[in-house]
Amino acid sequence: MGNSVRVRIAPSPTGSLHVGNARTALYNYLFARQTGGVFILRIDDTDAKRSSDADIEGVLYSFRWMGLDWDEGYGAGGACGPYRQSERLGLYQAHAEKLLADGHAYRCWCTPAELDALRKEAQRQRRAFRYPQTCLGLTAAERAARERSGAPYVLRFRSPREGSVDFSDLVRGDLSVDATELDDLVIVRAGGMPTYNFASVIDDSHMAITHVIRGADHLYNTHRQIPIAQALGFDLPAYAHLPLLTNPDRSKLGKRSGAVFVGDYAAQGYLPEAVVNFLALLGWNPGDTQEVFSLDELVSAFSLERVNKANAVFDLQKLAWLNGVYIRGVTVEDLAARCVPFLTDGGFVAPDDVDRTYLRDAVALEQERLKTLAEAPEALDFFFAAEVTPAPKLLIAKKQSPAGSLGALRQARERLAQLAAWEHETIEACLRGLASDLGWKAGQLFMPLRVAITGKTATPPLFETMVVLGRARTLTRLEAAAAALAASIE
RNA sequence: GCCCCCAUCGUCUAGUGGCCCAGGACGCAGGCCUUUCAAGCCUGUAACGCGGGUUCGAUUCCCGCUGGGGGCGCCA
Repeated sequence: MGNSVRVRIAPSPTGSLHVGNARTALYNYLFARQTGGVFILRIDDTDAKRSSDADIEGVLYSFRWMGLDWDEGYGAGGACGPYRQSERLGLYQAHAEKLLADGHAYRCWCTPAELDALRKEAQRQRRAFRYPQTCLGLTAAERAARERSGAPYVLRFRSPREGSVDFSDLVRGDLSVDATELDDLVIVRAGGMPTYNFASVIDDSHMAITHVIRGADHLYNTHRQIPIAQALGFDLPAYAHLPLLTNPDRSKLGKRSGAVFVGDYAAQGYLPEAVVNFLALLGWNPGDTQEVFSLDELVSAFSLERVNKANAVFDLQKLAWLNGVYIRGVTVEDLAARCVPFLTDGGFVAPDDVDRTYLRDAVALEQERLKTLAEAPEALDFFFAAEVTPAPKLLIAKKQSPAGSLGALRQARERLAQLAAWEHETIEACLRGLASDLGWKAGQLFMPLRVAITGKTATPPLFETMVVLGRARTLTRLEAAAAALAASIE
Protein backbone atom coordinates (compact mmCIF):
# COMPACT_ATOMS: atom_id res chain seq x y z
CA MET A 1 0.00 0.00 0.00
CA GLY A 2 2.96 2.29 -0.49
CA ASN A 3 1.15 4.35 -3.10
CA SER A 4 -2.22 4.53 -1.43
CA VAL A 5 -4.32 7.63 -1.71
CA ARG A 6 -3.78 10.43 0.78
CA VAL A 7 -6.06 13.43 0.69
CA ARG A 8 -6.53 16.31 3.03
CA ILE A 9 -8.97 18.95 4.05
CA ALA A 10 -7.27 22.06 5.31
CA PRO A 11 -9.69 24.49 6.88
CA SER A 12 -8.58 27.73 8.37
CA PRO A 13 -10.00 28.10 11.85
CA THR A 14 -12.67 30.71 11.45
CA GLY A 15 -15.05 29.27 13.98
CA SER A 16 -17.61 28.07 11.47
CA LEU A 17 -17.48 25.63 8.60
CA HIS A 18 -18.68 27.09 5.31
CA VAL A 19 -20.91 24.70 3.39
CA GLY A 20 -18.59 25.01 0.39
CA ASN A 21 -15.71 23.75 2.49
CA ALA A 22 -18.00 21.11 3.90
CA ARG A 23 -18.71 19.86 0.38
CA THR A 24 -15.00 19.86 -0.40
CA ALA A 25 -14.36 17.91 2.79
CA LEU A 26 -17.10 15.46 1.91
CA TYR A 27 -15.66 14.75 -1.55
CA ASN A 28 -12.21 14.27 -0.07
CA TYR A 29 -13.66 11.95 2.52
CA LEU A 30 -15.62 9.93 -0.04
CA PHE A 31 -12.61 9.62 -2.29
CA ALA A 32 -10.42 8.49 0.58
CA ARG A 33 -12.89 5.96 1.93
CA GLN A 34 -13.64 4.56 -1.48
CA THR A 35 -10.01 4.06 -2.41
CA GLY A 36 -9.01 2.79 0.99
CA GLY A 37 -6.89 5.89 1.33
CA VAL A 38 -6.16 8.23 4.19
CA PHE A 39 -8.22 11.30 5.00
CA ILE A 40 -6.13 13.93 6.73
CA LEU A 41 -7.19 17.05 8.59
CA ARG A 42 -4.76 19.92 8.66
CA ILE A 43 -5.32 23.30 10.22
CA ASP A 44 -4.20 26.11 7.95
CA ASP A 45 -3.77 28.84 10.50
CA THR A 46 -0.96 30.93 9.09
CA ASP A 47 -3.12 33.99 9.41
CA ALA A 48 -2.37 34.67 13.05
CA LYS A 49 -5.02 37.36 13.23
CA ARG A 50 -7.77 34.82 13.49
CA SER A 51 -6.85 31.56 15.10
CA SER A 52 -7.88 30.37 18.49
CA ASP A 53 -8.41 26.88 19.80
CA ALA A 54 -12.09 27.67 20.15
CA ASP A 55 -12.27 28.57 16.47
CA ILE A 56 -10.70 25.26 15.54
CA GLU A 57 -13.18 23.36 17.68
CA GLY A 58 -16.07 25.11 16.00
CA VAL A 59 -14.94 23.85 12.63
CA LEU A 60 -14.17 20.34 13.84
CA TYR A 61 -17.58 20.11 15.46
CA SER A 62 -19.23 20.52 12.09
CA PHE A 63 -17.07 17.84 10.50
CA ARG A 64 -18.03 15.44 13.25
CA TRP A 65 -21.67 16.44 12.99
CA MET A 66 -21.62 15.43 9.33
CA GLY A 67 -19.98 12.16 10.22
CA LEU A 68 -16.71 12.92 8.45
CA ASP A 69 -14.09 11.31 10.62
CA TRP A 70 -10.45 11.77 9.72
CA ASP A 71 -7.72 9.18 10.02
CA GLU A 72 -4.80 11.42 10.52
CA GLY A 73 -4.16 15.00 11.44
CA TYR A 74 -5.19 17.52 14.04
CA GLY A 75 -6.61 15.71 17.01
CA ALA A 76 -5.93 12.31 15.47
CA GLY A 77 -2.16 12.23 15.33
CA GLY A 78 -0.01 10.71 12.63
CA ALA A 79 3.53 10.52 11.36
CA CYS A 80 3.52 13.84 9.54
CA GLY A 81 2.59 16.13 12.40
CA PRO A 82 2.17 18.55 13.84
CA TYR A 83 -0.92 19.16 11.76
CA ARG A 84 -1.33 22.77 12.61
CA GLN A 85 0.63 25.08 10.37
CA SER A 86 1.41 27.55 13.09
CA GLU A 87 3.40 24.76 14.72
CA ARG A 88 5.40 23.98 11.60
CA LEU A 89 7.08 27.33 11.12
CA GLY A 90 10.58 25.89 11.24
CA LEU A 91 9.86 23.72 8.25
CA TYR A 92 8.65 26.63 6.16
CA GLN A 93 11.60 28.71 7.22
CA ALA A 94 14.07 26.04 6.15
CA HIS A 95 12.45 25.84 2.72
CA ALA A 96 12.38 29.60 2.43
CA GLU A 97 16.09 29.76 3.10
CA LYS A 98 16.70 27.13 0.50
CA LEU A 99 14.80 29.10 -2.13
CA LEU A 100 16.60 32.26 -1.10
CA ALA A 101 19.95 30.56 -1.37
CA ASP A 102 19.37 29.11 -4.80
CA GLY A 103 17.87 32.27 -6.24
CA HIS A 104 14.25 31.13 -6.46
CA ALA A 105 13.24 33.72 -3.94
CA TYR A 106 14.30 37.21 -3.00
CA ARG A 107 13.74 39.76 -0.31
CA CYS A 108 11.37 42.59 -0.99
CA TRP A 109 11.23 45.78 1.04
CA CYS A 110 8.37 47.39 -0.78
CA THR A 111 5.79 48.58 1.71
CA PRO A 112 2.09 47.73 1.53
CA ALA A 113 1.41 51.40 0.83
CA GLU A 114 3.80 51.43 -2.12
CA LEU A 115 2.28 48.27 -3.52
CA ASP A 116 -1.16 49.66 -3.08
CA ALA A 117 -0.26 52.74 -5.09
CA LEU A 118 1.19 50.55 -7.81
CA ARG A 119 -1.98 48.50 -7.94
CA LYS A 120 -4.13 51.57 -8.26
CA GLU A 121 -1.94 52.88 -11.03
CA ALA A 122 -2.20 49.59 -12.89
CA GLN A 123 -5.93 49.72 -12.58
CA ARG A 124 -5.99 53.27 -13.89
CA GLN A 125 -4.01 52.14 -16.89
CA ARG A 126 -6.37 49.23 -17.35
CA ARG A 127 -3.75 46.59 -17.18
CA ALA A 128 -3.20 43.70 -14.86
CA PHE A 129 -1.04 44.43 -11.84
CA ARG A 130 2.14 42.47 -11.58
CA TYR A 131 4.86 43.13 -9.06
CA PRO A 132 7.54 45.01 -11.04
CA GLN A 133 10.38 43.14 -9.34
CA THR A 134 11.74 46.36 -7.96
CA CYS A 135 13.61 44.66 -5.16
CA LEU A 136 14.97 41.99 -7.45
CA GLY A 137 16.66 44.72 -9.44
CA LEU A 138 18.38 46.25 -6.44
CA THR A 139 22.15 46.61 -6.69
CA ALA A 140 24.27 44.76 -4.18
CA ALA A 141 24.95 48.02 -2.39
CA GLU A 142 21.27 48.96 -2.20
CA ARG A 143 20.39 45.55 -0.92
CA ALA A 144 23.11 45.65 1.71
CA ALA A 145 21.86 49.03 2.85
CA ARG A 146 18.30 47.79 3.29
CA GLU A 147 19.46 44.74 5.10
CA ARG A 148 21.49 46.86 7.47
CA SER A 149 18.56 49.19 8.05
CA GLY A 150 16.58 46.41 9.63
CA ALA A 151 13.49 47.46 7.69
CA PRO A 152 10.84 44.76 7.45
CA TYR A 153 10.79 42.71 4.29
CA VAL A 154 8.90 39.86 2.75
CA LEU A 155 10.15 36.97 0.66
CA ARG A 156 8.93 36.75 -2.87
CA PHE A 157 9.01 33.70 -5.09
CA ARG A 158 10.64 34.31 -8.41
CA SER A 159 8.05 33.04 -10.82
CA PRO A 160 9.06 31.69 -14.20
CA ARG A 161 9.08 34.36 -16.92
CA GLU A 162 8.81 32.13 -19.92
CA GLY A 163 6.69 29.27 -21.11
CA SER A 164 3.56 28.24 -19.33
CA VAL A 165 2.42 26.34 -16.29
CA ASP A 166 0.35 23.35 -17.35
CA PHE A 167 -1.35 20.55 -15.55
CA SER A 168 -4.16 18.16 -16.15
CA ASP A 169 -7.02 18.52 -13.76
CA LEU A 170 -8.98 15.41 -12.87
CA VAL A 171 -12.29 17.12 -13.47
CA ARG A 172 -11.47 19.89 -15.93
CA GLY A 173 -8.83 18.36 -18.13
CA ASP A 174 -5.79 20.20 -19.45
CA LEU A 175 -5.27 23.65 -18.06
CA SER A 176 -2.64 26.18 -18.97
CA VAL A 177 -1.59 29.62 -17.86
CA ASP A 178 1.08 31.65 -19.57
CA ALA A 179 4.09 32.34 -17.37
CA THR A 180 3.81 36.03 -18.12
CA GLU A 181 0.57 36.01 -16.16
CA LEU A 182 2.31 34.81 -13.05
CA ASP A 183 3.33 37.24 -10.38
CA ASP A 184 6.23 37.12 -7.96
CA LEU A 185 4.01 36.24 -5.07
CA VAL A 186 4.87 36.74 -1.43
CA ILE A 187 5.73 33.44 0.20
CA VAL A 188 6.88 34.70 3.58
CA ARG A 189 5.37 37.73 5.22
CA ALA A 190 7.20 40.39 7.16
CA GLY A 191 7.46 38.74 10.52
CA GLY A 192 8.27 35.34 9.12
CA MET A 193 4.84 33.78 8.68
CA PRO A 194 4.48 31.82 5.47
CA THR A 195 1.57 32.56 3.16
CA TYR A 196 -1.04 30.04 2.15
CA ASN A 197 0.45 29.10 -1.20
CA PHE A 198 3.86 28.44 0.30
CA ALA A 199 2.89 26.53 3.40
CA SER A 200 0.35 24.53 1.46
CA VAL A 201 2.87 23.32 -1.10
CA ILE A 202 5.33 22.28 1.56
CA ASP A 203 2.76 20.50 3.70
CA ASP A 204 1.09 18.73 0.82
CA SER A 205 4.47 17.36 -0.12
CA HIS A 206 5.61 16.51 3.40
CA MET A 207 2.30 14.89 4.20
CA ALA A 208 2.56 12.91 0.96
CA ILE A 209 -0.77 14.15 -0.32
CA THR A 210 -1.55 12.34 -3.56
CA HIS A 211 -4.68 14.22 -4.61
CA VAL A 212 -5.48 17.83 -3.94
CA ILE A 213 -9.26 18.10 -4.16
CA ARG A 214 -10.44 21.66 -3.61
CA GLY A 215 -12.79 24.33 -4.92
CA ALA A 216 -12.36 25.87 -8.34
CA ASP A 217 -11.64 29.16 -6.64
CA HIS A 218 -8.17 27.68 -6.12
CA LEU A 219 -7.55 27.07 -9.81
CA TYR A 220 -5.17 29.96 -10.20
CA ASN A 221 -3.44 29.05 -6.96
CA THR A 222 -2.56 25.74 -8.49
CA HIS A 223 -0.79 27.49 -11.32
CA ARG A 224 1.10 29.53 -8.77
CA GLN A 225 1.91 26.59 -6.54
CA ILE A 226 3.26 24.29 -9.19
CA PRO A 227 6.37 26.40 -9.90
CA ILE A 228 7.05 26.62 -6.19
CA ALA A 229 6.78 22.87 -5.81
CA GLN A 230 9.07 22.41 -8.76
CA ALA A 231 11.62 24.85 -7.40
CA LEU A 232 11.60 22.84 -4.20
CA GLY A 233 12.05 19.61 -6.12
CA PHE A 234 8.71 18.15 -5.02
CA ASP A 235 6.65 15.61 -6.92
CA LEU A 236 3.31 17.08 -7.85
CA PRO A 237 0.06 15.66 -6.54
CA ALA A 238 -2.92 15.14 -8.82
CA TYR A 239 -5.43 17.97 -8.77
CA ALA A 240 -9.20 18.00 -8.88
CA HIS A 241 -10.99 21.33 -8.80
CA LEU A 242 -14.62 21.22 -7.77
CA PRO A 243 -17.33 23.47 -9.20
CA LEU A 244 -18.31 26.28 -6.89
CA LEU A 245 -21.48 26.44 -4.87
CA THR A 246 -23.38 29.61 -5.64
CA ASN A 247 -26.14 31.88 -4.42
CA PRO A 248 -29.36 31.93 -6.45
CA ASP A 249 -27.87 34.86 -8.36
CA ARG A 250 -24.94 32.63 -9.36
CA SER A 251 -22.33 34.44 -7.34
CA LYS A 252 -20.01 32.45 -5.12
CA LEU A 253 -21.97 31.28 -2.11
CA GLY A 254 -21.45 33.86 0.56
CA LYS A 255 -22.97 35.96 3.23
CA ARG A 256 -25.45 37.66 0.99
CA SER A 257 -27.73 34.66 0.89
CA GLY A 258 -28.17 33.98 4.56
CA ALA A 259 -27.12 30.64 5.95
CA VAL A 260 -23.72 29.58 4.67
CA PHE A 261 -22.36 27.67 7.61
CA VAL A 262 -22.95 24.05 8.43
CA GLY A 263 -23.83 25.14 11.95
CA ASP A 264 -26.63 27.31 10.61
CA TYR A 265 -28.29 24.30 9.06
CA ALA A 266 -27.91 22.26 12.21
CA ALA A 267 -29.53 25.09 14.12
CA GLN A 268 -32.36 25.29 11.62
CA GLY A 269 -33.18 21.68 12.22
CA TYR A 270 -31.63 19.96 9.25
CA LEU A 271 -30.36 16.45 9.80
CA PRO A 272 -26.70 15.83 9.04
CA GLU A 273 -27.71 12.94 6.79
CA ALA A 274 -29.76 15.33 4.66
CA VAL A 275 -27.05 17.96 4.50
CA VAL A 276 -24.45 15.38 3.50
CA ASN A 277 -26.73 13.85 0.89
CA PHE A 278 -27.63 17.24 -0.50
CA LEU A 279 -24.05 18.47 -0.64
CA ALA A 280 -22.94 15.31 -2.40
CA LEU A 281 -25.44 15.95 -5.18
CA LEU A 282 -24.21 19.48 -5.76
CA GLY A 283 -21.62 18.94 -8.46
CA TRP A 284 -21.73 15.19 -8.65
CA ASN A 285 -24.25 12.57 -9.71
CA PRO A 286 -24.21 8.80 -9.66
CA GLY A 287 -25.13 8.34 -13.30
CA ASP A 288 -28.42 6.71 -12.45
CA THR A 289 -31.58 8.12 -10.91
CA GLN A 290 -30.82 7.46 -7.26
CA GLU A 291 -31.06 10.63 -5.19
CA VAL A 292 -31.19 9.45 -1.62
CA PHE A 293 -27.86 8.23 -0.32
CA SER A 294 -26.49 7.35 3.07
CA LEU A 295 -22.87 8.29 3.67
CA ASP A 296 -21.86 4.69 3.12
CA GLU A 297 -23.77 4.51 -0.13
CA LEU A 298 -22.03 7.65 -1.25
CA VAL A 299 -18.68 6.12 -0.48
CA SER A 300 -19.29 3.31 -2.91
CA ALA A 301 -21.10 5.35 -5.55
CA PHE A 302 -18.79 8.35 -5.64
CA SER A 303 -16.30 8.97 -8.38
CA LEU A 304 -14.22 11.98 -9.33
CA GLU A 305 -14.96 11.24 -12.99
CA ARG A 306 -18.58 12.13 -12.48
CA VAL A 307 -17.92 15.47 -10.88
CA ASN A 308 -19.33 18.35 -12.94
CA LYS A 309 -17.56 21.41 -14.18
CA ALA A 310 -20.37 23.94 -13.98
CA ASN A 311 -21.17 25.75 -10.74
CA ALA A 312 -24.20 24.67 -8.77
CA VAL A 313 -26.81 26.83 -7.10
CA PHE A 314 -27.38 25.93 -3.47
CA ASP A 315 -31.10 25.15 -3.67
CA LEU A 316 -32.82 25.27 -0.29
CA GLN A 317 -36.00 23.67 -1.57
CA LYS A 318 -34.33 20.46 -2.50
CA LEU A 319 -32.50 20.40 0.81
CA ALA A 320 -35.84 20.83 2.58
CA TRP A 321 -37.34 17.95 0.64
CA LEU A 322 -34.38 15.70 1.43
CA ASN A 323 -34.60 16.67 5.06
CA GLY A 324 -38.22 15.53 5.09
CA VAL A 325 -37.18 12.26 3.52
CA TYR A 326 -34.70 11.67 6.33
CA ILE A 327 -37.07 12.79 9.05
CA ARG A 328 -39.56 10.22 7.82
CA GLY A 329 -36.81 7.65 7.50
CA VAL A 330 -35.47 7.56 11.04
CA THR A 331 -37.13 5.69 13.89
CA VAL A 332 -39.59 7.58 16.05
CA GLU A 333 -37.32 7.20 19.06
CA ASP A 334 -34.43 8.66 17.11
CA LEU A 335 -36.53 11.52 15.81
CA ALA A 336 -37.89 12.29 19.26
CA ALA A 337 -34.38 12.41 20.67
CA ARG A 338 -33.28 14.77 17.94
CA CYS A 339 -36.26 17.02 18.62
CA VAL A 340 -35.52 17.38 22.32
CA PRO A 341 -32.94 20.19 21.99
CA PHE A 342 -35.38 22.21 19.91
CA LEU A 343 -38.22 21.53 22.31
CA THR A 344 -36.21 22.51 25.35
CA ASP A 345 -35.08 25.69 23.60
CA GLY A 346 -38.71 26.44 22.89
CA GLY A 347 -39.49 25.94 26.57
CA PHE A 348 -41.93 23.14 25.90
CA VAL A 349 -40.12 20.48 27.82
CA ALA A 350 -37.54 20.63 30.54
CA PRO A 351 -34.31 18.93 29.48
CA ASP A 352 -34.15 16.57 32.46
CA ASP A 353 -37.86 16.04 32.79
CA VAL A 354 -38.91 14.63 29.46
CA ASP A 355 -41.71 12.09 29.44
CA ARG A 356 -40.11 9.92 26.79
CA THR A 357 -43.19 7.89 26.04
CA TYR A 358 -45.48 10.87 25.67
CA LEU A 359 -42.88 12.70 23.61
CA ARG A 360 -42.39 9.71 21.35
CA ASP A 361 -46.13 9.29 20.79
CA ALA A 362 -46.54 12.97 20.03
CA VAL A 363 -43.57 13.03 17.66
CA ALA A 364 -44.88 9.96 15.90
CA LEU A 365 -47.93 11.95 14.87
CA GLU A 366 -45.83 14.74 13.39
CA GLN A 367 -43.12 12.64 11.80
CA GLU A 368 -44.44 12.80 8.27
CA ARG A 369 -45.34 16.44 8.66
CA LEU A 370 -42.07 17.93 9.83
CA LYS A 371 -39.72 19.46 7.32
CA THR A 372 -37.14 20.47 9.89
CA LEU A 373 -36.53 19.71 13.54
CA ALA A 374 -36.92 23.39 14.25
CA GLU A 375 -40.58 23.10 13.36
CA ALA A 376 -41.11 20.67 16.23
CA PRO A 377 -41.97 23.24 18.92
CA GLU A 378 -44.70 24.82 16.85
CA ALA A 379 -45.99 21.53 15.49
CA LEU A 380 -46.11 19.91 18.90
CA ASP A 381 -47.11 22.90 21.00
CA PHE A 382 -50.60 21.67 21.81
CA PHE A 383 -49.24 18.43 23.22
CA PHE A 384 -47.25 20.32 25.80
CA ALA A 385 -49.15 23.53 26.42
CA ALA A 386 -51.19 23.67 29.62
CA GLU A 387 -54.13 24.88 27.57
CA VAL A 388 -54.98 25.91 24.05
CA THR A 389 -56.97 28.98 23.14
CA PRO A 390 -58.93 28.33 19.97
CA ALA A 391 -60.53 31.25 18.16
CA PRO A 392 -64.31 30.90 18.83
CA LYS A 393 -65.00 31.47 15.16
CA LEU A 394 -63.15 28.30 14.27
CA LEU A 395 -65.28 26.31 16.69
CA ILE A 396 -68.35 26.84 14.57
CA ALA A 397 -68.94 23.89 12.28
CA LYS A 398 -69.13 24.47 8.58
CA LYS A 399 -72.68 25.37 7.51
CA GLN A 400 -73.91 25.10 11.09
CA SER A 401 -75.05 27.67 13.58
CA PRO A 402 -73.01 28.80 16.60
CA ALA A 403 -75.61 27.34 18.91
CA GLY A 404 -75.65 24.05 17.07
CA SER A 405 -71.87 23.91 17.17
CA LEU A 406 -71.89 24.58 20.87
CA GLY A 407 -74.30 21.73 21.37
CA ALA A 408 -72.12 19.42 19.34
CA LEU A 409 -69.07 20.33 21.39
CA ARG A 410 -70.92 19.60 24.62
CA GLN A 411 -72.34 16.34 23.38
CA ALA A 412 -68.97 15.22 22.15
CA ARG A 413 -67.55 15.89 25.57
CA GLU A 414 -70.34 13.97 27.28
CA ARG A 415 -70.09 10.95 25.06
CA LEU A 416 -66.34 10.79 25.16
CA ALA A 417 -66.43 11.03 28.95
CA GLN A 418 -68.49 7.91 29.05
CA LEU A 419 -66.35 5.80 26.77
CA ALA A 420 -65.27 2.54 28.37
CA ALA A 421 -61.92 2.45 26.61
CA TRP A 422 -59.88 5.42 25.40
CA GLU A 423 -58.76 3.99 22.10
CA HIS A 424 -58.69 5.01 18.47
CA GLU A 425 -61.53 2.67 17.48
CA THR A 426 -63.87 3.55 20.33
CA ILE A 427 -63.30 7.27 19.91
CA GLU A 428 -63.88 7.06 16.20
CA ALA A 429 -67.08 5.04 16.59
CA CYS A 430 -68.31 7.44 19.23
CA LEU A 431 -67.71 10.58 17.17
CA ARG A 432 -68.92 9.19 13.89
CA GLY A 433 -72.03 8.11 15.74
CA LEU A 434 -72.49 11.63 17.07
CA ALA A 435 -72.10 13.14 13.61
CA SER A 436 -74.66 10.78 12.25
CA ASP A 437 -77.08 11.47 15.14
CA LEU A 438 -76.62 15.16 14.45
CA GLY A 439 -77.24 14.61 10.79
CA TRP A 440 -73.84 16.19 10.08
CA LYS A 441 -71.09 15.11 7.79
CA ALA A 442 -68.16 13.70 9.73
CA GLY A 443 -65.90 16.52 8.61
CA GLN A 444 -68.31 19.13 9.88
CA LEU A 445 -68.00 17.74 13.37
CA PHE A 446 -64.33 16.82 13.32
CA MET A 447 -62.96 20.24 12.42
CA PRO A 448 -64.41 22.09 15.40
CA LEU A 449 -63.28 19.27 17.68
CA ARG A 450 -59.81 19.45 16.17
CA VAL A 451 -59.66 23.16 16.81
CA ALA A 452 -60.99 22.68 20.30
CA ILE A 453 -58.28 20.26 21.37
CA THR A 454 -55.33 21.62 19.40
CA GLY A 455 -56.15 25.27 18.83
CA LYS A 456 -55.49 24.99 15.11
CA THR A 457 -56.91 23.69 11.89
CA ALA A 458 -53.94 21.74 10.54
CA THR A 459 -53.04 18.87 12.81
CA PRO A 460 -52.43 15.14 12.81
CA PRO A 461 -55.53 12.94 12.53
CA LEU A 462 -58.11 13.68 15.20
CA PHE A 463 -58.50 10.32 16.92
CA GLU A 464 -54.83 9.57 17.17
CA THR A 465 -54.29 13.01 18.58
CA MET A 466 -56.96 12.43 21.22
CA VAL A 467 -55.43 9.11 22.13
CA VAL A 468 -52.01 10.64 22.68
CA LEU A 469 -53.39 13.66 24.48
CA GLY A 470 -55.28 11.37 26.82
CA ARG A 471 -58.84 11.55 28.00
CA ALA A 472 -58.30 14.11 30.74
CA ARG A 473 -56.68 16.73 28.52
CA THR A 474 -59.18 16.09 25.75
CA LEU A 475 -62.22 16.56 27.96
CA THR A 476 -60.78 19.63 29.64
CA ARG A 477 -60.10 21.28 26.31
CA LEU A 478 -63.51 20.39 24.95
CA GLU A 479 -65.05 21.97 28.00
CA ALA A 480 -62.93 25.09 27.71
CA ALA A 481 -63.74 25.40 24.04
CA ALA A 482 -67.45 25.09 24.71
CA ALA A 483 -67.19 27.80 27.33
CA ALA A 484 -65.30 30.07 24.96
CA LEU A 485 -67.83 29.54 22.21
CA ALA A 486 -70.72 30.13 24.60
CA ALA A 487 -69.14 33.36 25.75
CA SER A 488 -68.66 34.56 22.20
CA ILE A 489 -72.29 33.88 21.32
CA GLU A 490 -73.70 36.15 24.00
C1' G B 1 -9.45 46.10 -17.21
C1' C B 2 -6.32 41.51 -17.64
C1' C B 3 -6.00 36.01 -17.20
C1' C B 4 -8.49 31.40 -16.62
C1' C B 5 -12.90 28.55 -16.45
C1' C B 6 -18.05 27.32 -17.43
C1' A B 7 -22.83 27.05 -20.43
C1' U B 8 -29.47 21.19 -21.02
C1' C B 9 -36.26 22.72 -17.73
C1' G B 10 -36.85 28.16 -12.33
C1' U B 11 -33.12 24.73 -9.49
C1' C B 12 -29.96 19.94 -9.05
C1' U B 13 -28.93 16.98 -13.18
C1' A B 14 -28.89 12.47 -17.32
C1' G B 15 -27.19 12.62 -22.12
C1' U B 16 -21.04 11.67 -24.96
C1' G B 17 -23.33 11.97 -33.35
C1' G B 18 -28.73 8.97 -34.94
C1' C B 19 -32.09 5.24 -29.21
C1' C B 20 -33.80 12.68 -27.72
C1' C B 21 -40.04 16.38 -31.14
C1' A B 22 -34.22 15.44 -24.74
C1' G B 23 -34.83 11.39 -19.32
C1' G B 24 -34.93 11.73 -13.64
C1' A B 25 -35.44 14.77 -9.12
C1' C B 26 -36.94 19.37 -6.41
C1' G B 27 -40.46 23.17 -7.16
C1' C B 28 -45.04 24.54 -9.28
C1' A B 29 -50.24 23.19 -11.23
C1' G B 30 -54.18 19.64 -11.36
C1' G B 31 -56.19 14.93 -9.76
C1' C B 32 -56.69 10.56 -6.53
C1' C B 33 -56.73 9.16 -1.37
C1' U B 34 -58.91 11.60 2.89
C1' U B 35 -61.86 14.12 9.27
C1' U B 36 -57.87 19.01 8.38
C1' C B 37 -52.64 19.23 7.28
C1' A B 38 -49.12 16.21 5.63
C1' A B 39 -47.34 11.70 3.45
C1' G B 40 -48.25 8.56 -0.76
C1' C B 41 -49.83 7.73 -5.85
C1' C B 42 -51.12 9.68 -10.87
C1' U B 43 -51.00 13.50 -14.58
C1' G B 44 -49.25 17.98 -16.28
C1' U B 45 -45.74 22.37 -16.63
C1' A B 46 -40.87 23.64 -18.20
C1' A B 47 -34.56 23.42 -21.11
C1' C B 48 -30.39 21.92 -25.32
C1' G B 49 -27.96 30.76 -25.02
C1' C B 50 -26.92 32.75 -30.30
C1' G B 51 -24.33 32.42 -35.07
C1' G B 52 -21.24 29.86 -38.16
C1' G B 53 -18.99 25.43 -39.57
C1' U B 54 -17.81 19.61 -39.76
C1' U B 55 -21.26 15.57 -40.97
C1' C B 56 -26.13 12.02 -44.49
C1' G B 57 -27.33 13.62 -39.41
C1' A B 58 -25.83 17.60 -34.12
C1' U B 59 -27.67 18.73 -27.18
C1' U B 60 -23.41 15.96 -28.27
C1' C B 61 -17.21 17.78 -32.40
C1' C B 62 -14.68 22.78 -34.01
C1' C B 63 -14.70 28.30 -34.24
C1' G B 64 -16.77 32.95 -32.94
C1' C B 65 -20.19 35.71 -30.08
C1' U B 66 -23.09 36.39 -25.90
C1' G B 67 -23.92 35.36 -20.98
C1' G B 68 -22.21 33.72 -16.24
C1' G B 69 -18.39 32.57 -12.74
C1' G B 70 -13.52 32.60 -10.48
C1' G B 71 -8.78 34.84 -9.86
C1' C B 72 -5.75 39.24 -10.04
C1' G B 73 -3.73 40.36 -1.08
C1' C B 74 2.11 40.37 3.52
C1' C B 75 -6.71 35.99 3.23
C1' A B 76 -7.14 31.06 2.76
